[in-house]
Formats: sequence, structure tokens, C-alpha cells
Amino acid sequence: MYEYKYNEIRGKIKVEEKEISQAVISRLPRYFRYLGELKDDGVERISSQDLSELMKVTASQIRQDFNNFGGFGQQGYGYNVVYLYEEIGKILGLDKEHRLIIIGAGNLGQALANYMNFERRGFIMKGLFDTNAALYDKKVRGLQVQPMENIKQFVKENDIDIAVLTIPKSSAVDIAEQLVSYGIKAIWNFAHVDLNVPQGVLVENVHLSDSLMKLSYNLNCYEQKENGTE
Amino acid sequence: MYEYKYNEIRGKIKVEEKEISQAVISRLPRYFRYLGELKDDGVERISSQDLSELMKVTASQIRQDFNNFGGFGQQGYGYNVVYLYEEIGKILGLDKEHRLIIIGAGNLGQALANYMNFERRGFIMKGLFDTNAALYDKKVRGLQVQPMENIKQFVKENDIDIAVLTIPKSSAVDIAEQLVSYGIKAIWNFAHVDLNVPQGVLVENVHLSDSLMKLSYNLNCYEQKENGTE
DNA sequence: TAGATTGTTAATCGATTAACAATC
DNA sequence: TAGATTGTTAATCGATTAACAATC
Repeated sequence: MYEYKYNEIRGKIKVEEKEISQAVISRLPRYFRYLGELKDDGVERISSQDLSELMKVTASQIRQDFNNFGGFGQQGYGYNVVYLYEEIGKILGLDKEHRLIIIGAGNLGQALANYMNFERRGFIMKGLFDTNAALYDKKVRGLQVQPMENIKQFVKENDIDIAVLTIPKSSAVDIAEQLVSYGIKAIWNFAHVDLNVPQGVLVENVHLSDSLMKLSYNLNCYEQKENGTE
Repeated sequence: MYEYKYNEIRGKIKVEEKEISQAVISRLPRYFRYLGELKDDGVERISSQDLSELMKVTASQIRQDFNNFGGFGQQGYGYNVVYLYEEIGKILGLDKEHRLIIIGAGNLGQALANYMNFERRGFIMKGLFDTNAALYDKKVRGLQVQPMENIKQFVKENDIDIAVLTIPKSSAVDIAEQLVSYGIKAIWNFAHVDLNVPQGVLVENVHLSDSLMKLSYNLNCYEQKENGTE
């Protein structure tokens, strides 16, 4: 949320920290994705203009976004794809390791466990937990599902940063509170409920039902439009 | 995306359609969730002030948001919880049925299939499809997984509105194109790729990796802050 | 050097918040 | 009626876009 780090890298230490808006942060993964593809395609450099056409955003926004972190381009040349890709990766913290556990080993928990490993970017799944004893003899990605009682000790012993919450909303609030007391610093929350955590603990929500409802709203709009109103 | 419908309901037909911003739409499901809980708790009415404290947004925003659709409150009284809940449900199109199919019957596809039925709001899962023949004798929620070749006919015969894409990004763009040609009107996209669809076809993206990267970014910020910068 | 394209400032646009008159 | 609270207008704030000087 602060830019000092990247200014320092470039040798220009700013005294006061400048907050980066979440709007900008939300766009970084998409830049990262497109730059990764360009890199894989062997593209060496790209201008904000060309990238803007590819991504369907304005060139102005691209330059503004990158300049929040100090500027990675060169006048008359554009941006070096590999360099920019790596810098954005660093900004996103993908060069660092994060250890996570998954709470709730149902379909969604297992889906994420598999996906996690596939899409490896420094996120290391260390454990899975569930209340359902029938799952304890099951292995997911080589890890045995454990009972919830083990979480406390496991978090301490394995230096866990992130907990992925894939449990029903009825228990999510309680479990989240426990996790925080065990020292968890971030929760990736898939339960359909807003968690109330103390300052300093991070929650990133993935409310699937909200997303589907948005789709539903927009679908109805189009339908009404097509029917020439009603 | 247009408000005429709700104005008409209230007897005030506006000639010109006013577009509702996506920022507002994105907040509707959350309102819906909180109102549902209030309803279940037997709360009869609520003021924008009280709701703002509960949801941690400004009362002003709540009133502005609702007034995009014509105003559901009463001066001196507030909002009737059940009425407001139902109206927002209608705005979101949750009173209508939507038939959907899931393309990709892996862990994530199955997770959504189960979740879908559980969280029923007019979304009816009609079929699952996969390239993996090993899954064809498998039943998910009473439905047999089918080969991809069946999609075309199935969509036509079953009047499918929505396709849920839970396949790897390598095939997602092609499949999406096919789905559009079969007449699909909306895609709920879980593949890590931006789909290019013609005007009039809706895409709602759930980019899980983007969400995790955002979490990663914010986590690093906090850590740096705690270490008193570096 | 001339041309290209960034970094950055200024202008615009849209979304959020504040204020208050309308009204239940 | 008096009090409460909405609906709505006006003010503020922030984010996006445009423009251009700096510079590679």
C-alpha cells in the first residue's frame, strides 16, 4: 500500500509514504497476466499504446498505474516486457513464499488445493482441515486432511500466513476468530459472510453468490432491453 | 442497467432510461444478504442510519443506491425489511429462473454444481460437460457428466441461459466462442483468461488468481509496515 | 538530430458524502 | 403537531483521461 520500497530500489527515497489506491492494485494482476503472455510469446518491448489496445484500457491509465511505483519505462522505447513483468511480480509479492492452510476440505477446498499447486506463485499449501472425520484418511495433493483441533498447533509449528476459508457461513465467523487468535495474518474468505477481524488482519473475499447475482442482474437488463422494454 | 422498470412499478414512467453504474450493482448482493439476515431475525424495519452502522458504509450511500431504483422507503419510518429484501431480489432477477450448464466437471465444476443447488435462487443446473471420458459414468447432483460434443444440441433443447466455464485457460477461449455460437447469453468465467465475446453476450469473471495476488500484495504491505520499512 | 513514447501535470468525469427540504 | 428519516440536490473527493514537456 506504500510506494517507498520501489522508489528506494530506484535510488530515490521518498520520505513520506504514498498510499496506492485499491483500484490500481486490482488492475495489477491483469497487467501481470498479459505481460506473462507477451513474455511467453517472446515479445521484447511494448508501448503503453500497444498494451492499451491489447487490454482494452487507455494508455493513460497504464502509464499512471505504473508510475505509482516509480516508472518502469523509457521515453521513446516503451516498456521492457520481461523487466516489467518481474517488477510487477515483486510489487505483488510473488517473489516471496507464503504458507497457507485450507479450512474446509469439501469440493471447493479440494479444488483450490489442486489449483494452488498448479498455479504456483510462492503459495505453498501446508495443510487441510475439516470437521468431517470421513475425510481424514483422504489425501489431497499428498496431504492428509486433519481434524480442526489440530489447527492451533499446526499454525504455530508451520509458520502459516494465510488461511483459506471454504466452510459454510454458519461456522465461518467463529473459525475466523480462532484463526486470528492463532496468529493468522490473512484470510482468503469463500464463506458467504463478512468476517469481522481486528485491524492488521487482512480479509480478501470471494463471494461467489454475489458474482452470480451480478450476472443475473445484467442478464435481465439485456433481456428487457431486447424485448423493447416492458 | 436501466431503471425504467422500477419507476413504472411505482407509476412514474420516465421516458428516458437512466443507466445504473456497476459500482451500485456490485453493492446490491451485499444489501440483499444483510436484509435476508435481518428478515430471518424478524426485524421489521430499518433506517438507513442503522443499516449503515451494521454494514459499515455511509447512510448517504445506502439512500443514494436505493433511489437509483425509485425509492423503497418512507420518511420518518425507514425501510420495511421484507419489502426491501424482495424488491432487491427482483432487481437482481432472482425471481426469474435461469438454466445453466457447467463446462468442466473437475473439482471446481463439481464444487459449483453442489453449491448451486444449495444456494438456490432460481439458478437451475441442467447439465455438466467434460472432455475426460473417465467422468462420464459419474453423477453429480443426479446429473451424468456428458461429453463436450453434446453441448450444442443440449443448449438448444434445454433453453440454457448461462454457461459456467471451469476449464483450463488453454481451451476456454475456443469453447466460449462455440458457446456463443450455440446461443448462450451469459458466461460465468472461472478460466484465467479474458474472453472476447460479441456485444450482447455477458461475461462475469471470477479470476481467483487475481484475488489471491491482491491478498499477497496487501499482505506484503502490512509486513513491510510492521518491520518499520526497509 | 528527429521521432517516439514516457512521466507528469492539468482537466474532466464519476462516485461518494454532506446537507437539507419534503413528508410521513 | 413534533420528531424522524427519507429523497434529492449540492459539495467534495477521487479516479480516469487528456495533453504535453521531458528525454531517450
